[in-house]
Amino acid sequence: MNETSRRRYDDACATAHAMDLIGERWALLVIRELMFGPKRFSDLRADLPGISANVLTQRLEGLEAAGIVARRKLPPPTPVQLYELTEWGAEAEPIFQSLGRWAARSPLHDPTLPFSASSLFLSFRTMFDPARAEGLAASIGFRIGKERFLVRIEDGRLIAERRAFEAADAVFAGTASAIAAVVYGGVPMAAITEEGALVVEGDRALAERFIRLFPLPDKAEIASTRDVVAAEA
Amino acid sequence: MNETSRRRYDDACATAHAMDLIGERWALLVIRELMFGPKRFSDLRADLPGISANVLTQRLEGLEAAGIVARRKLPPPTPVQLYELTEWGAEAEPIFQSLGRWAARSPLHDPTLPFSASSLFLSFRTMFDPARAEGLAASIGFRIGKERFLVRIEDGRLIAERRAFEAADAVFAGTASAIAAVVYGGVPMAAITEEGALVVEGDRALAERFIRLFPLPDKAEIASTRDVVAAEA
DNA sequence: CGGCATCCGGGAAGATACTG
DNA sequence: CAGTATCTTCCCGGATGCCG
Repeated sequence: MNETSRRRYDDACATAHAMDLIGERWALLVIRELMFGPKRFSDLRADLPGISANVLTQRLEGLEAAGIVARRKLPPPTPVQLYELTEWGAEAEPIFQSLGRWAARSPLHDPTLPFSASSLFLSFRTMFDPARAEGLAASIGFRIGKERFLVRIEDGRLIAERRAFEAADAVFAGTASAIAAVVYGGVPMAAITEEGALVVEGDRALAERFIRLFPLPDKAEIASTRDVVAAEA
Repeated sequence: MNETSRRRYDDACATAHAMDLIGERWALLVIRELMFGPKRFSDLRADLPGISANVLTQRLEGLEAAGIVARRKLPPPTPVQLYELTEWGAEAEPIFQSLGRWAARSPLHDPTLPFSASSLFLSFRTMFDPARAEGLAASIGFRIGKERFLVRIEDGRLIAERRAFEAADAVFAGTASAIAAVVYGGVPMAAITEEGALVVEGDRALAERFIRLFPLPDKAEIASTRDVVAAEA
């Protein structure tokens, strides 16, 4: 597994080089999971269902060698190993915006699959429509498992951070999938809260407005469904 | 081979879905080569050095099944098979912009590798700096192998198309790599033209100005030390 | 428990040869 | 020209186990 034997595009195009850097399987999703701050190995494993420890180790090594991820060890009281994005690694966010905006139009996209917290808040940044937030100033808290996120909306801008919060105008508590279901799936909030999969605290009218701030683009048309079926054979 | 057996991320995140669609090896570069219009199978092979015929076949099938690429057969006089992007496929261009802008900062990026014509003109769209084109109106022709491209600059905008042209204020003739060397490599135009790898016709002063319209971002630092506060739970 | 090495099976990618 | 067919190589995914 030496460096020279690795499969690469011999192409000066920066896009091809980007695929050399982050085109391997899971690499981009590892970066996604680090977009809101450092995590440890086991957090990454838990947030990326399906990745094997083996592959995660390889991806972290590769991303570190490329200068995208850095590893940091906390001082001896709790010698925890953390992985975090470098400054340049964090600048990859526009890649998620463009990929997400484009793929949201895919006819094959299945939004009922599991959703990670990082995906959810990245998608908020991507799909936020300032026009729908006209005149709105609010802070919305989120409790997703053990993680806490705070979304602030001010001056037609949205700031989403992973951080603890004391007070918020409204709070959502539940899985990322449940929140995605009401924001993107068109599922009425009452239907989810009655199931107990989602709890909404505080200003419920604000929560209702919040979940409508993220319109999805229309699906792309499929020229012919025959081609899709035929290619699966 | 049914659809369920294919390696996919079971993730509702649109970015993960994007990687399901275009994350396989070569897929994004196939799309890149189609960004300026239809091509045939052998054109794609020639413009993607290193891809094998069977992989190209698989990628085209997959991209067609996903609704990104369409195949079209010209009428019987010359029954040529063409591949082209669908409308939605063409909307992938912002992905190239964000990937290219980001990867151009990579310390590992090697711009001396071969460059395809499509890469070059996509990079022009990506790196064009309107401020440097202040008050400039010009059309620049390109002869790269058998291909012809025309770049027009008007009102601080750049339009790059693959098309024949009759008259242009200046014309570059040579390989895409030679043009990239003067635009991005900082190689003096005279050095390349003397080698015969590049011929510049028409308004030479305009050509000299043109090649300075595409500034590259600074390289990212190999940051060994970063001050980051400890992560919360 | 966290992180990493090792082994194995399956499948995707790469190279070459061949065909309508 | 536009792909198949075949074979090899190597990556991915899962399991196990080592070591601090």
